[in-house]
Amino acid sequence: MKEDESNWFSKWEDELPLPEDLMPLSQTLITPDLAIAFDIRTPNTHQPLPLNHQQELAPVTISTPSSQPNSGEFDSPELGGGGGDEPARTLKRPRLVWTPQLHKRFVDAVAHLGIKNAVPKTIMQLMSVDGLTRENVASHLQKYRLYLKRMQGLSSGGPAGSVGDSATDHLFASSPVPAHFLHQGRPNSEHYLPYVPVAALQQQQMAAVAGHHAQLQPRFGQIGHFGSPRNGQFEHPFLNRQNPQAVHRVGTPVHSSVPASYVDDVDSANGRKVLTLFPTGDD
DNA sequence: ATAAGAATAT
DNA sequence: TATATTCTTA
Repeated sequence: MKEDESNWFSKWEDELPLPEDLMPLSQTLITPDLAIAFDIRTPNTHQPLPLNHQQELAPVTISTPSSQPNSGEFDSPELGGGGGDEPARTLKRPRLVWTPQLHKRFVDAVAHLGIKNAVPKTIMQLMSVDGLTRENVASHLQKYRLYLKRMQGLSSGGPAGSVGDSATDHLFASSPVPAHFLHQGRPNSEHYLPYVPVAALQQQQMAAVAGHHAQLQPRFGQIGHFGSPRNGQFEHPFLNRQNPQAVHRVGTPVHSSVPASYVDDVDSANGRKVLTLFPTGDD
């Protein structure tokens, strides 16, 4: 039915990008060294709040969190005795922590794209999460597929709630798994339209999935231009360290109950920083 | 050359 | 463990 088409789209909007849900995904973890290397100065000028409604100021600033009291200096990882390493190279980004919210976006994106088109790049684009890389998505997708597979084998229909799920599956269980996921990729039915994600354009070209154009609404514009796109990856978020540019608190003081979101944490094993998107919206 | 996917590493 | 990185292949 024709209506169907219009409908899916409406639903799509309604479900996927809830402003309230996705606002806070901003993460900003730039490597200090990188910033210096690129001579990035106060990149704070971005206000990616595409939301149409009021937003709440995203705490977006996750940067070095608590670690702060550095007298205005980034923490330069000095290797103790190790040797000098040129910081501008070999920079590793903090590990991404998949929160239920983030995972939800992931699932929504996959669900709406359809298994066929649900590939890392596309998913990443639909998710529109700042700082999220294709690799991040690919890794998560791999794991998610295993989860789906495992589930198919056990019971065909009882998602969360079935025994046997390792604690690890909890994250996945926190989000409803669309029915079609469990089915088999039957490349025959073209039910799910591959809607084309308008241009997000982060830096690469957007592979066209199909020839449809839809007016997307959630879109952040970020990432302006950074260094040189070597053939690897280089998307970095903004950084906001360096100048105490106060974050404009847009009027919503929020309750002070939350002690600063913990966005960064350190892995107990290695001391790696982990980036965490915050859970602002709740499921 | 780019990206997906599986394998492997941390 | 979860996520990253590497490797192989499409």
